[in-house]
Amino acid sequence: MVLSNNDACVIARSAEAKKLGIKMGDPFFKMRALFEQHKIVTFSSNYALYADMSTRVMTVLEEMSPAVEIYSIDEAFMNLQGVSNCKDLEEFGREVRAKVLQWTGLTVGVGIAPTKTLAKLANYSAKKWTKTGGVVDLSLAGRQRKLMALVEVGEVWGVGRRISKKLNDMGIKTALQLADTPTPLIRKHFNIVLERTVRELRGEPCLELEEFAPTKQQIVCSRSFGDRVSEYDLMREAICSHAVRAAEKLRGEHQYCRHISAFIKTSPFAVNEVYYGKTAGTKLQIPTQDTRDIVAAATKCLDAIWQDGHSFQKCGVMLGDFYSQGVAQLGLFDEYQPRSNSEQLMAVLDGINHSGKGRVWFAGQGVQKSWEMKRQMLSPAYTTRFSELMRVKL
DNA sequence: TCTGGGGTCCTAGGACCC
DNA sequence: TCTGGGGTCCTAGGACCC
Repeated sequence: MVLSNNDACVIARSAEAKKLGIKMGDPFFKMRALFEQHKIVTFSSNYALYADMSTRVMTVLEEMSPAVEIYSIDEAFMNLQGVSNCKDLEEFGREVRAKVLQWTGLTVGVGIAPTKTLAKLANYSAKKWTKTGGVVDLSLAGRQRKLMALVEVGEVWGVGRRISKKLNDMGIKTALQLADTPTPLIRKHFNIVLERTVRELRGEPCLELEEFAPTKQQIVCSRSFGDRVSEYDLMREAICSHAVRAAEKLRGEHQYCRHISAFIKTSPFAVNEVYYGKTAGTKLQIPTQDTRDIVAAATKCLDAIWQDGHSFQKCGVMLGDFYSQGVAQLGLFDEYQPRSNSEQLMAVLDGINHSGKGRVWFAGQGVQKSWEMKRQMLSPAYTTRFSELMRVKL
């Protein structure tokens, strides 16, 4: 099993763990006994490893199809237009699976269909029914309907807990029933998003393949603390560190931001204390990508919401209102002194930090970082750190 | 003792513009 | 006595995704 950050919740389970009734999102501490009893092996999240393996898998997919949309760290959509002229699609699916397995050692499921929503459904069934061999082709309408009749409506992509409940109350229990619901009725009780889902289930494409990731609208850096934080100085270090990371991400996107906010919160689960959670935001005169501006704004926001006497569980920094250049229309009477060499300084900073030879940081980030998250069962960075390469004995 | 992190889209309502 | 028509932008809240 794999745990979320801070070794807090279950986020990935093997088939054996699922059989024991362990659910996605279950808090780890509540189940220690069960874990020990069944000798379940657990790992802290290791995103450096997952991201690297993800890139390898995506590279294989990109080699096999002219257009690939990387949808998440472990999912992608491939455009198979034209492939069906050359070969059977199910056979193609098996080739994808075999090549990914051979080149990365990872097992993937393949779902094939005329729309993204149906392809997700095909993928779901490829995973659920092992006798499919991990590949399901839903090109034919007859097969689509046969499968949809077996699938609960809540399994459909875009149908979450709330909508699922509302649909059930209306008597719509299966994916097929949803597909057969007239769109005006859907529009009356829901919105355009669900209407698209319904149309997609009928085989009418409403969602395009997004080959190139659109530019971000928001950047969030936040973490729960390993131990609760009640001192201002520690909180300031954490806010400062998140601000620094957020600024790095912003420059990675080649963007400038005007809106910066910070939030702090106590645990929503603590029973014997009053919940305290607040956000403060600020808008700069000129868009920036300079860590110094972002740190200054974030700490100013923190000062506006800080309160002594709480045991804080989490904090974060958010960036928004992006521009592709660091310019904006000033007011006629605004006085503004631009920083000189800001871009160059940030480029040097990022250059050093990406070089692998060392890091420079801002004093405000602190040194001890006693507030950092827990990762007590971390797997080695097998593929991204020489000292942790896997050793094989011959 | 202990409950993740990072995103998107849509809608409604209010403020404001000409 | 009577008070239009057509827009934009912003924000908050609700839903969803992995």
